[in-house]
Amino acid sequence: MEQKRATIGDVAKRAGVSITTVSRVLNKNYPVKEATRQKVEEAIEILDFKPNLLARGLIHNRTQTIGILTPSIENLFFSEVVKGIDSAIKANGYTAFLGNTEGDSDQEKLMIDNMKNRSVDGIIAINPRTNNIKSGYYEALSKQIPLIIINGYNRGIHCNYVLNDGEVGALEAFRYLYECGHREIAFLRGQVSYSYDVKEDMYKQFCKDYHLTYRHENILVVEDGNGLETVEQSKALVEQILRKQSGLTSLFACNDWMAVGALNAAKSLGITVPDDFSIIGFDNTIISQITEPRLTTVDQSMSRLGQISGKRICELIEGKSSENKKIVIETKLLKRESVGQVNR
Amino acid sequence: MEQKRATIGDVAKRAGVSITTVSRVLNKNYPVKEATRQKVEEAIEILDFKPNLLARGLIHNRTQTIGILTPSIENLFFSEVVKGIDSAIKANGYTAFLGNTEGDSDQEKLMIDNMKNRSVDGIIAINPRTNNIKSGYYEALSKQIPLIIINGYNRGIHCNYVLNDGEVGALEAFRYLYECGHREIAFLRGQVSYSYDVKEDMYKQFCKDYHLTYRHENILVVEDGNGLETVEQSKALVEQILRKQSGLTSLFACNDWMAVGALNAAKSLGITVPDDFSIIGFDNTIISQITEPRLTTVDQSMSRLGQISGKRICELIEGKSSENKKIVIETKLLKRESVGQVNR
DNA sequence: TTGTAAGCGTTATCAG
DNA sequence: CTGATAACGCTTACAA
Repeated sequence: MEQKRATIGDVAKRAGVSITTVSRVLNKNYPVKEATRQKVEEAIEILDFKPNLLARGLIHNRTQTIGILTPSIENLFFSEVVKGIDSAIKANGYTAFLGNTEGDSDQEKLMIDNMKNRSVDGIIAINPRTNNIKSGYYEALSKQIPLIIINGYNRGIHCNYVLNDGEVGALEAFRYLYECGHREIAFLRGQVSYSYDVKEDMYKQFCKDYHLTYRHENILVVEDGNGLETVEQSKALVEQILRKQSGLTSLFACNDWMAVGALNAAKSLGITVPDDFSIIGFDNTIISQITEPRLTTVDQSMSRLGQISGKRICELIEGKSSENKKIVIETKLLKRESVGQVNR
Repeated sequence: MEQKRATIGDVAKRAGVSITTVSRVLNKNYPVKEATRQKVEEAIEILDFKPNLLARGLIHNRTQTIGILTPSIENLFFSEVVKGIDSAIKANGYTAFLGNTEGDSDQEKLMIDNMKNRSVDGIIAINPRTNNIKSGYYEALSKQIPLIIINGYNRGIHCNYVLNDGEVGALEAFRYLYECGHREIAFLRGQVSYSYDVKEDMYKQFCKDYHLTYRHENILVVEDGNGLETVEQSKALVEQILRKQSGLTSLFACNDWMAVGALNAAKSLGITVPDDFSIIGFDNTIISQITEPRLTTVDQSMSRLGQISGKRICELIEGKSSENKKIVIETKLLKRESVGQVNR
């Protein structure tokens, strides 16, 4: 195998010039006589020469490479974000290294080390573990290498953040339920993530502001919020509460998977959505559009989230921007069919 | 920013030994006196030294890196495969480069060039364009670098293939419909992909073997089989045919998205699935489990597909295997609720 | 306009 | 057991 690639030296020999000259026609950074350029380009063509990016990277300490960390790529939410990042950085000539962390904070650090050792030019961490943010790990990291945190945030920790306005999005959702007459709203979340915390805070706030009694038993927590099991787990939890809590008229889910689980729970109990029970999701992943009834949900425009992050990391790398920024992207409530008026 | 990383030279200086010695304790490939090892390790610790993988790669021409090409990462099918690959190669110490090709055959080549320039040790192409296979492009590539093609195949083209037994899977599905009494079966596919072709061939074969009249108008082709629009397009096509073709009792879809589109079409026309119309999908992506009714579909165990490919590419790289192989993974028909008996 | 030589951070070869 | 030194493929002063 491996009939080895031509090097710049081979080209130089073939064209009868020095290595330097070849480098110059390659990079177009110094004048070269038209005739020699022709010769060199010919040789490049014939030998099918392509510069070795490793060697270049070694010199410049720039690899045109960006590391992306995700808790689980097989989750629609994350993969759409990754897609957005990829398209944005590709436009700037970068290629992505991918790392699945399984939502484990140690793996997260390990993968980051790995990326640093590979001399990536920047790192984007999607939904990183909050403890790594709080501990200052990311803040320290961001002093070594351009870094962006997507959907994670901690006040007082200085980093570059790009996130959805989960607070506003959630609040809008709660208000909408309220307007539809709902007064008993369950809250369904995953165990650990900044984004869940934010929404739960808003939920409490909302209860207070709207003079609703906050009931601890209305907070439902699924173990894993991103894996494929989320739907099943959510279904089980919601079935359970629907059986005993007869006063409940609606539910807010922190993501669409959970909402689907809730939907299925209602179905299996013969409860009609939205007539007897209302459900609101979050994320506007494609599944929210294909359920029956289609889910009312909050659009996060994941791919835009990714694109903005991708663009921003390139700016950071190229030094076009230096201070830390917190970019908040607006969400939008999409009213579809899973929420209805309370009938009294 | 960029307070620069310690190099092996810094470690050597600090430990008072030569660079060579440091390299030796790093790689444990030559004996080093216990005392010196201690000194060196101490220095490594203090300086937080991590070897530069670029430099290593330059020497060994091995980067512990694998390039993955996918038509679109935000598609559940592909992202599950990627996940499988990632977990398998990670176990062998490799990291993944990711490239989205948008299903475009030129982009595919471009991305592959990019990966080669980055000295990846191997390449895995998921659902690559058939024309690139047929043209011999991939066969030539596989002589230069370890390569695996997932879900693509061309008889006479020598490459390493890993694929699902779409033929058997599809046949099993057709037979099942037949057993349930269906005699008028529509076939829904995407425009261009090896996997669609295989299934359509089986469909024709099936019609012949079971003495069903093959009707050209029963072949439905959506433009894009993998994008987010697939569901909508499928819905439109199926609505159309259901309106005019009253004899139709069932439909086979080449993937679950298309099946969902079909499901929605039936719903919008007030046709009950499976009582009045049966639908069968393919892939067993998570959505097939959350539709109502749940989709009868063919399980491809995507993540296993990825894992096997990941393992195999590592073998190829490490020279444990050399000849080309075609690994075929069995599929399994999952009977759920979207297919029913024909009522006469 | 072109070439020589040093250097990026490692590992491998060859002496000691 | 240890240390110079060349080499990997490329870029970039510095010279010519």
